[in-house]
Amino acid sequence: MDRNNQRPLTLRDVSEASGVSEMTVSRVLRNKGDVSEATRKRVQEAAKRLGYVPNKIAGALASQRVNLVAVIIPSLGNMVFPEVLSGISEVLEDTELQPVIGVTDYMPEKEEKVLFEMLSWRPSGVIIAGLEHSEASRAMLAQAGIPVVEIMDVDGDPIDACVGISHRRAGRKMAEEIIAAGYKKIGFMGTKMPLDHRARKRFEGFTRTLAAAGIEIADREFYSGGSALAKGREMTAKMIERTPDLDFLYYSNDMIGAGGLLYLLENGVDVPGQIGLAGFNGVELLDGLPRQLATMDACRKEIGTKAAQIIAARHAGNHPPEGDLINLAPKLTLGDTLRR
Amino acid sequence: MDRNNQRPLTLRDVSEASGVSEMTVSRVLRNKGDVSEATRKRVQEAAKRLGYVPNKIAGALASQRVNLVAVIIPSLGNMVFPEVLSGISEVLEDTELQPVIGVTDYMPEKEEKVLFEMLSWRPSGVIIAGLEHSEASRAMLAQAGIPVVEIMDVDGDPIDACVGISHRRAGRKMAEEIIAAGYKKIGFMGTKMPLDHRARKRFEGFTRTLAAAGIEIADREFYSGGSALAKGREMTAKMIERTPDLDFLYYSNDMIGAGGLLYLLENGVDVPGQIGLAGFNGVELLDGLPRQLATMDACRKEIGTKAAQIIAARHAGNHPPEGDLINLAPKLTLGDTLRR
DNA sequence: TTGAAAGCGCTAACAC
DNA sequence: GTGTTAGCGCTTTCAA
Repeated sequence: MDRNNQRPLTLRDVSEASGVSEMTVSRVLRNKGDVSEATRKRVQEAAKRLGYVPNKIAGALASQRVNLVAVIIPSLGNMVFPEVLSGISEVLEDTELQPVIGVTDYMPEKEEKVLFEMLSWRPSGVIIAGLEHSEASRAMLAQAGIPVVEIMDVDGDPIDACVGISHRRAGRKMAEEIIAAGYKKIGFMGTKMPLDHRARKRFEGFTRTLAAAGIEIADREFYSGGSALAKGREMTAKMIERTPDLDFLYYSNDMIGAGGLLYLLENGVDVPGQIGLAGFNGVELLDGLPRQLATMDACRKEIGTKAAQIIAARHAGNHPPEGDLINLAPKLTLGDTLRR
Repeated sequence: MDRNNQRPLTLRDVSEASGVSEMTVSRVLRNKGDVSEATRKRVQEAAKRLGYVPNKIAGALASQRVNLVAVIIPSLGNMVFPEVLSGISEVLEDTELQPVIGVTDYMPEKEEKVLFEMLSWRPSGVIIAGLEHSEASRAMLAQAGIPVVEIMDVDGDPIDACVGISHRRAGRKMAEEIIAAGYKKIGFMGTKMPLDHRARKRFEGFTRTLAAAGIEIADREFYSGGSALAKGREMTAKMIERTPDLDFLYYSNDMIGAGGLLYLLENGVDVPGQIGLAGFNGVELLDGLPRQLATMDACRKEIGTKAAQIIAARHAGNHPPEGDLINLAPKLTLGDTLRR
């Protein structure tokens, strides 16, 4: 603690300080193999006194084992992903594995780059959002020789394992609910979708189901960037002015839905009598709104835990029939914004 | 791309496939040193065809350089930290450095553990939230021999560099504003604070300034966990029932402030005439609220960029007089909830 | 229970 | 411009 050393300490330093061979020091520090209580004490003391921090780089190279799990997600600002991450962390905390986060900003090229970087650290597994990846990314994942779990979505072709919900089905379910409630003039608001495959799939499931019932989306509006709450407000204002006879608004996420809800309530619109509303995600935030927005839970935490469990199981040698696919059922919450 | 290889490819494989020495292959792949255009082409082709992903573990061990920056923050669910991270990422993207995120959940023991783990990968620098760390953590940071930037807060004793705002001053400034506006019966709501030093410091700065003006906090309430928006609602309801003559509510973060605002507006309270409100953080979310909540910007993004710049500069060999301390000035936004 | 030797996959440093 | 040699700091393996 008092050495002004530039060079980080090595096993050798601890070995010399304790008068025990490097090998034995290594064994003590890893709790591996039998070491007498006496030497163990001496080594631990020396290590602590010197402030030795093992070099995982060297350890990983020598042992050919890296206890990292690459977790690749589109964004941290979305609230959805931190929840997935917390599910992952919770599970991995009980193992020797550690998550490492990479962010793609919804850009395939960046995903490819991040993936390459992470794979070059030879992680023990990969958890990656979505089923849509560049050819190169898919190839890397397939070649890596490690468990790969694609999460959030199940509508597509997994490389290996997969945990998520069907967003098409989610869109369909919500449409069915809306139709059953008797709404007819429906508007849609969401993100510009080329970026967001899951939002697109929900939209597809939604519109197709309406179409099958002879209903066509009466108006639509897309945004990108900015405060989602404010965008929800703006888009809603614009849309009900443009299409005043709408009786339902479906938002592709709860945040813009909340913005719309606040706007409508302020303007004295009867929700859900005059206009019904629904969002998507089931974010915690909704609990504090004046009305409970109808929404559909995306099973974020569960996706995280299940994905991590798959990685952990494979890592421990359990090879549950490779290619596990877990299709979770999103839970619908009617709240107070969808009349029954 | 078609080999069903268990063993990951090595430089040697690329070397053999291209008929070029490992050393030259390495040079090509790193763009280091002079290589003829012809061999460069051959090597790149071979590498791509095989799907070679370099092994950074080995590279780092050999070169003694790891281009990772450990970023240690309390939480990802807070919105504040993702913004700091995006500032960091933006700056590091133009360098060879890469951020790696560690989360402490506001727990000193976990911070210590995460720090130890990260340091064992021998990163090129550390960015860590807060100035309060365990003895062991401080020792590790001091010993590591790499640039360390403590962020968010400047009220304390930095180990090395430091970028943040003074939370005491932030609390003081808000108190001054409130006093100047003529409010007298002031309530405070916030997180349970043993965990959150910055919230505590704001509270201290706030109460001391009030005290100096002969005002004492009339009521207070603390929460932990749950939806902050909902908590803001609940606490506000409880507090104004308990202490009906309050004329100002200071919230330790914008989210609970937003909950309080929504509650008061719903209940027909005149804001800011009857009761004034203020939060802290300047989160984007506020833009979508019915009223603009008075708040103070925590300079989150700027903290991220400045911290990353310090690391990047040091990494590049520029040693700006060690121990740089950047004290940013939080910007006050009066909004519509603090009468003038 | 402990130690010595070999080598993980790469790169620095030096030949050629 | 290209190749050779010797490690980086550990762990694996085998011997004592």
